[in-house]
Order: sequence, then C-alpha cells, then structure tokens
Amino acid sequence: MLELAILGLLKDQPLHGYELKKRLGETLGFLWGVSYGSLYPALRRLEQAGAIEVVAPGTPPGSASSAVPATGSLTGDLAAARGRRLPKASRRTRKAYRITDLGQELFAELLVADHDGDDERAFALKFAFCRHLPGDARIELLRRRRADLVERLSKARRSRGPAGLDRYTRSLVEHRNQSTERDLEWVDELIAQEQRASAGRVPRPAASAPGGTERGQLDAASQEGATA
Amino acid sequence: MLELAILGLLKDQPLHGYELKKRLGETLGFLWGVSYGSLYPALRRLEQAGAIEVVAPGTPPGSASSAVPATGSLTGDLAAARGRRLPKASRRTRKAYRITDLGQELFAELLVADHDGDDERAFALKFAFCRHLPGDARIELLRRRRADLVERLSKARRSRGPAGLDRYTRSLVEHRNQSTERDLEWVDELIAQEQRASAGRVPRPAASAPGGTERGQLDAASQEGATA
DNA sequence: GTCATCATGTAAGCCGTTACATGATTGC
DNA sequence: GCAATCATGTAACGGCTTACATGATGAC
Repeated sequence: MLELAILGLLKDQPLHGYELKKRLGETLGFLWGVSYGSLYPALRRLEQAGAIEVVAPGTPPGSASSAVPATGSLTGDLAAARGRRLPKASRRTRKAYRITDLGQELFAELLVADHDGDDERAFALKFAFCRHLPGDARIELLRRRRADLVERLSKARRSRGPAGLDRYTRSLVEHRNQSTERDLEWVDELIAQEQRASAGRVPRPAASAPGGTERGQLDAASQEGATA
Repeated sequence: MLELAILGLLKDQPLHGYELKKRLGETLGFLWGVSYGSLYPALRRLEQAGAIEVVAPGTPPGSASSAVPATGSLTGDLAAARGRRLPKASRRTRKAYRITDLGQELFAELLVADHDGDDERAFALKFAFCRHLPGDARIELLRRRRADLVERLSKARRSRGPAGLDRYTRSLVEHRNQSTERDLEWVDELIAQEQRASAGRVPRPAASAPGGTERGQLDAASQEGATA
C-alpha cells in the first residue's frame, strides 16, 4: 500500500524522499503518516524493481526515460546520477525519483488489486488516486466498496440484537452502524455520479435507474459486478 | 491493546483461548479479528505477568460459579469427564484462564492509559469496556476523544481548502470531515448523558470496595437494560 | 475407525515503527 | 564557523498474520 501511495505521488512529478514524506503527511495525511524507516526501504524496493528511477540532479526536463541503469549498487548508481555537478563525493545528496513506464503499470495494477486486508485505508487511498482510473474501473472500485459496506451492515444486524450488550457497547455499535449507512449513501451517490458521467460519454442508454440510494434497505444492489 | 481486550472479556468470566477468540470475533468483532498466532502468545505473556491464571481443570477453589461456558452444548458432561478422568495432563487440553487481582489492576491501567497510536480502535475498545470505569474516568475518556476529534477537524480545515485536490480526493476529505463531525456530536451527547447521570447520583463512592471479597469474585451484573 | 471439530501451540515473515547515525546546505 | 534544517539511510524491534504441526473428543 505504501508503494501505491508513492507511485501515485510520483505520477504527478518527480520527488525526493524527504519531500515525499512531507506530502504523504500533508496531502494524504488524513490517511497516513509514514516514517523514513519504511519510506526509504520502500523507495529502494521500487527502484530495484524498476518501477521508479533516480532523476539526475542536472538532467534537463526534456531528457527521455531511463538513463539511469539502476544496478542496485548504491554508490555506482549515485556516481552515475550525480554525473557532472557533484559538490563532494557523498551519498547524502538528495535523490529525486521519477516513475517509469513499468511503474505506471505497477501503479495501475495496485490500484485495482484486491488488497483484502484493511479495507478502510486501502479504499481511501485508491479512491484518492482514482482519477487515474478509467471510468468503469472507478465504478468497479466503488461497487466493491459498496459490497463491503453492505456486508458489514448485514453482519452487524445479524450478529446480535441490542440484548447481551451493555449500553456503552450498544451505543458504540449503533453509532458505527449509522456511520456505515452514511458511508453507503455516499458511495451510492458517487456511483450514480459516475454512471451519469459515463452515460454522458457513451451514447448507450444505461439500464440501471439513476436514483441510487434506496434508503434503508440494504438490498445489495441490483448489479453485481464480478467479485474478483 | 490485545491485552486489554482479553482482560476485559475475562473480567466477566473465565474462558479458554479458543472461546476467547470466538468472542473477540463476535462480540468485539467489529473492532477486531485476532488470530491464534497472536492470541496464545498474549495469553502466555499475561499469565507470566501474573495478570491471569489457569483455572485448574478439576479444582475450582472458592467455588467460582459456572466456569467455562460451553462451546458446544455439553459442558456439563465435559467438565465431569475432565474432573474424573484427566486423560493425560497433556498440553493439548483446554486451559481456561481467569483474571487475577493483579490483572484487574492492569486492566484498569490499560483502560485509562494514553495509547496514543491508533486512535480509532483504541478508543472503541476502551469505550466498549468503560462500564468498568468510574463515572469521572468515563467522562475523561470521552473528553479526550472529543479533543482528538476537534483537533482532527481543525487540522483538516486548516491544511488546505478545496483547491489543490482533484474532485475525488476532495469528496473523500469532505465526507471524512462530516463523519468526524457526527462522531463529535455523538461524543458530546454521551458526555452530556454521563454528566446528567453523575449529577443524579449522590457523590457516594462506588460499592465495589476491595476490602471484603477476595479474588475469585466475578463482578457480574455487567449487563444492564435490554431492548432499547 | 475415522472424520469433523475443538483446542493449543510454533515458525516464518511482513510491514511498519522508533531511535540512531551521518552528511549537506543555508543563513547569519 | 556554527546552528538549524534538509536529507538519507541503518538497526533493532514489535505486533500481528499466515501456515503449519499436533493433540483430544464426540458422532456416526
């Protein structure tokens, strides 16, 4: 998931680690606080995988993809990247990373991957980047989220009535269920928007009613996309 | 945090690991799914720390009414058989744990501890057990939660206006802020309730003085009210 | 006697953290 | 030259998960 966030930010512009951390804390901060101890290793992994590459400090913006070979040898890469400018032969200068074509692919994969664990954050993160997704994938993402919410609600409803819980726990459960219902309404609204947008683009008359929220009943949607 | 959950459940009645896991998944399931790989080590730690102890299969000293509840429906038979027969004293027989006095203390500490990380879950868990807390500590817990929520809101408000974010992220942020506001309302309502309750009560200390009953008492009751 | 379920545990590993160590740049 | 900040990294550790291994019990 950290990978996804990094790639998503690098998609807009090259950044070095320090800056990346700041943005993760600011722009995406409501989702996430990352520490260097996980950020830098992640960058390293991504670089080694060829998903990102170091952009040399002096490189003119026009210079095309993948000049840096990324051998994995830190000093070697660095020396190459530093090229001509270099203040002093050290590895403590900033290294800006740029996403590669391969990284773009990886990003796209991660964005639609199943990511079962940790619903909440995973969804939020994907949704925050879903402008990079084609319309139907966006709807699919939302529908999966919807299914999760419906599932959660019905499980909560099923599992036990107000009896058997003290009033604090009961209040907690109720509040949580209300929250989930609101999330559901929100998601339904988003789905409706996406469908309108997609209907506007494609002159095919959509079969589904644009009404969206049926309010109250969780009848699990008329349209089930592929579960996988 | 797992410790807290375990102690909280054991406070009501002795349970063995397997059953404990089921309850963590059911009663507290909306907060938490634990796996054996973390549950058993945790039990071990707690035992070693003296916070819990094994209820001997054949000898419940001090009566300790109704020990292990059935997983199936055959507790009586099982218990009898176990008492009579004791197959091998193997380590694969079920071991029920009971909370000790020291465990009670630990529980109380954990319940008010700061637990900075992971707001959401920590609060929910504490709140779910807060019937064990004296009224003022309950209010204090709620107030801390309130402060966190207010802080989160103001940070969100401060950090950046709708500009600079694409519409998906913007929608996410807005939705999240609304959620937080609702949480805040809920907490405020709870605080008000607690204050009314505390005002209604005579400022007499709670009845659970440690003097009389030694270890082994389950503080029972615990389930108030019924259908809301 | 064997199968499903109950029950306890261990091992490996992932994903992230904190704390630490170090170097480079900038402003005064 | 010196401090504050920028910037990169490593080491140790923590908590939790999955997958695995094992044993006990009751039903049929």
